[in-house]
Amino acid sequence: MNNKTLKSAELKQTKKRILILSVLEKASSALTAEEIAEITSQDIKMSISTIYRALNALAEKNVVTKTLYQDGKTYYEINNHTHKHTLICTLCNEKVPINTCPLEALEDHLSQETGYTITGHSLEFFGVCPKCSIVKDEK
Amino acid sequence: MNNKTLKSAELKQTKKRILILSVLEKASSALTAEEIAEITSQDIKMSISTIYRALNALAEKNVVTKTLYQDGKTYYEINNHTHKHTLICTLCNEKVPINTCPLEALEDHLSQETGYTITGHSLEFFGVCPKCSIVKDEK
DNA sequence: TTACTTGCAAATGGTTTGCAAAGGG
DNA sequence: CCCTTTGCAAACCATTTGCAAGTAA
Repeated sequence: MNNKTLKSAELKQTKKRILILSVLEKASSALTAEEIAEITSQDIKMSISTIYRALNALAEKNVVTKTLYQDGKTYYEINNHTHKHTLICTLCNEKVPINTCPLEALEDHLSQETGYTITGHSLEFFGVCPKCSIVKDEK
Repeated sequence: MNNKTLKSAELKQTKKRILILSVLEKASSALTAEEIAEITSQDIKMSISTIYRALNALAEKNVVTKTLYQDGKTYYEINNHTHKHTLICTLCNEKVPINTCPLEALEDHLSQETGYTITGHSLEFFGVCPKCSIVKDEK
């Protein structure tokens, strides 16, 4: 599938790009370039700038999405063209995917009110996961 | 008012901090440290690191909020303890404040489903403002 | 063959920090 | 007077870029 993806994105198929894509496909949440580097290092040695360049190329072709989180890092994930957001534990950094997005109705409303053509949004939730919540109480 | 704010935040009142606060109070949307530097430079010369330190101190005391936007810059605004989000034109960078936030219901739901204590969220909308939309069509 | 891809090291840009001097309570 | 705040320059950290060498089509 990755070779098709790369071909249709008009990008050359290289071992490294194929591997990066397969890592993103297996991931259950968005990953940083650094995390991808760590995972891929078991299979192929590649420079971090190669990873950034591959991810940027893929993001430009809309194969992956690119989002800057509040931790200052950019996260990448396969663009399945469905709306997804994430809930992040501010203590242990665990990430839970969220499948509903209640913002389309608001976007319509906003569009009418401001005259803007709304092209997208970014949304992140923060909280404390049950495990960290227990650890915290014990202190 | 700013002297009271600083006093209750247990921060020393200095000309620079008072000026930064007054700029934030007059602002109609969130500002970056750089923007604050530009505005304040007409009144007082101060180093950019002073601005960052003042903003961080104020953010720690919850006098201002601190949010990293998708443009990679951190924006600061007076924390009025009401929920606010922003709609940003991806072409001219104009920012429109949004007063409704439909996420509380979703947060309750999420909390039940995941066991997380939800402490907050960050949300940004992107679009093209009416003016830029016209310019774009003319091309 | 020819343009695209990669590695490396250096550059970038926003933000933070160490240290010594200045200033508020 | 003591502790906080400030200026300056250097450090930081994630990400990008220039250039020369390697590789897919």
